[in-house]
Amino acid sequence: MEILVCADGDRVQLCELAAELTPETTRTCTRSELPLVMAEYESASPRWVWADTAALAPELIAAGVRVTRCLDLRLARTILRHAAPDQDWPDLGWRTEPLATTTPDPAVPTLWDESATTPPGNTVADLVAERIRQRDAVGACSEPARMRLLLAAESAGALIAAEIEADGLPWDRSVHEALLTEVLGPRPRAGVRPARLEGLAAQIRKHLAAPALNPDSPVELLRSLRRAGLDLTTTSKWEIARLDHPVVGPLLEYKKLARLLSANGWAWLDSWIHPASTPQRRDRFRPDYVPGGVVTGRWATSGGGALQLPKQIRAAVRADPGWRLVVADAAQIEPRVLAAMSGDTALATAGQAGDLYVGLVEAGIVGTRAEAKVAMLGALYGATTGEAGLLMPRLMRAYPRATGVVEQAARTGEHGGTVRTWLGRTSPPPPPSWHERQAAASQPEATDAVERRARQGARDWGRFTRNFVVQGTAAEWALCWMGEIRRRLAGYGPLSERPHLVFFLHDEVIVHAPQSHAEQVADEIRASAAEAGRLLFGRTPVEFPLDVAIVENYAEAE
DNA sequence: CACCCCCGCGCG
DNA sequence: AAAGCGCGCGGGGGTG
Repeated sequence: MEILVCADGDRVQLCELAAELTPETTRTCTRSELPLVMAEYESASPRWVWADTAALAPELIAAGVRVTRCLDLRLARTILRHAAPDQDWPDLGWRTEPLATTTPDPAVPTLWDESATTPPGNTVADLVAERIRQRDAVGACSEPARMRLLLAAESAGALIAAEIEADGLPWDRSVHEALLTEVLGPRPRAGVRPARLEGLAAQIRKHLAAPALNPDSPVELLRSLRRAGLDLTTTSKWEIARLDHPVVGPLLEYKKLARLLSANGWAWLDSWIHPASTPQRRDRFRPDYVPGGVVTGRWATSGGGALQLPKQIRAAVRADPGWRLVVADAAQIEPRVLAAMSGDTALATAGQAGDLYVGLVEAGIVGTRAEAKVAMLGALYGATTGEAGLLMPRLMRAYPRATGVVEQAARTGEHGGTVRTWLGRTSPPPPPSWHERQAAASQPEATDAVERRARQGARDWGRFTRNFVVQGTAAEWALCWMGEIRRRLAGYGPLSERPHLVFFLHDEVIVHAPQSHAEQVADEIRASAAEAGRLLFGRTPVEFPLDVAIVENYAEAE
């Protein structure tokens, strides 16, 4: 059963859809009544169909309602529009941009007020029409069943993102603050450098004989470094690390600490760490995930930087007392996904050693694990030079099917074509400027420089499409993995004692679980990985092993 | 002051 | 200048 939810201001309409998507009974309630009304229906596990999970789920979750499944028409539309660009997709006025980082002040009028108060595509009839349009678009896909799985997984992801934001990642503020004070010195007044940074800045100025230098300014820093006789073109740390000069040590240290201060310092703590709801719990970091925010299907974030949480501060991620963090990451997910989608049994076999890179060494393809990794990443990213470029031919000889898939994707992209992930997410076409550049190169009067730029542009786009098929399919696997984890954990009793997802990082999850359930949860996560493989690829020799750690704080999981 | 781009670096 | 993909974020520095 599907139930459409159409929210317009304070009025909500619920409409059951029959098998052929014909609207049947419609029920109206207020927004505040919605969670209770939905809870009534939820025992029958309907599929809730709505325009935008992110707009509706937070208030449902706050009211204690966690639905089993939904279809997010906005996310589905984005995928289907690219899959079926020739179909008619009338403008519904739906946001395609990520949510704003901060809640806008309603007193301040904005350009979007008009569209925000009267969304044009948000009547029951609009939603029903869109649901039918999407069903037809799915039917026209070359692999409708895969597309249906993708839309279900994407929608489950939207629910998970909303739940993670509501539940939050348990955070120990005092651990974080102690770490900041230890390496930076005591918290200074706003706008003042912490003592340790100021000390390093003084050393840098002395070594470079530049008394007024602001080391935060790359322009000033580069000028001072060059004036000191150092041959540099940028101030990046890998270039500085090569120099032989007394300034190197303090400068690299300064950069590291300045980064910590600006990205995850006291200001970040103040704006992103929310106080505990009860004394028995820790504080919470509430990441603002944006499902489908990356073209490949990966999640993005909007504020908070959850996808860049540095290893340096992971000790501050601490389970509540009596609870544990079950940290799981998928080992070499991209090559494994490539093995599965290409049907490369030789690569699948290499992955059965546990560590796929070790498997490559044991198969005699390369000499060391490090070489295996460089070669494989080179194949996935399109390396042409350096060590990866040299190792590539061996990989292509050993795994022609797997490498053939990414090579073919690259050729398609170089010619301006689009490629698809395993479940059917389509890459964006190159922009008009790309075509203009190609066209310019085919003119008879085209100069060498014009031709070179066109060739460069073609190769660049080829590397993008090459990586798209693998990164995108890995993202699909991860969505299915998480969806399955969520489904299994839903049976673990009342919300307050239930293990729940608290973090996601492309190929890694953290589940916050009562200590007594941690081992069992680890098993559920492993079983979910295997299930994700089956959901996507059916029977496949490819294994999807995980590294799982049950820890008190995230840093222990390394 | 708001806005935008670049740089550099964090993550996978 | 990270050889080779995808991102977000903060600070500097320029522009209107």
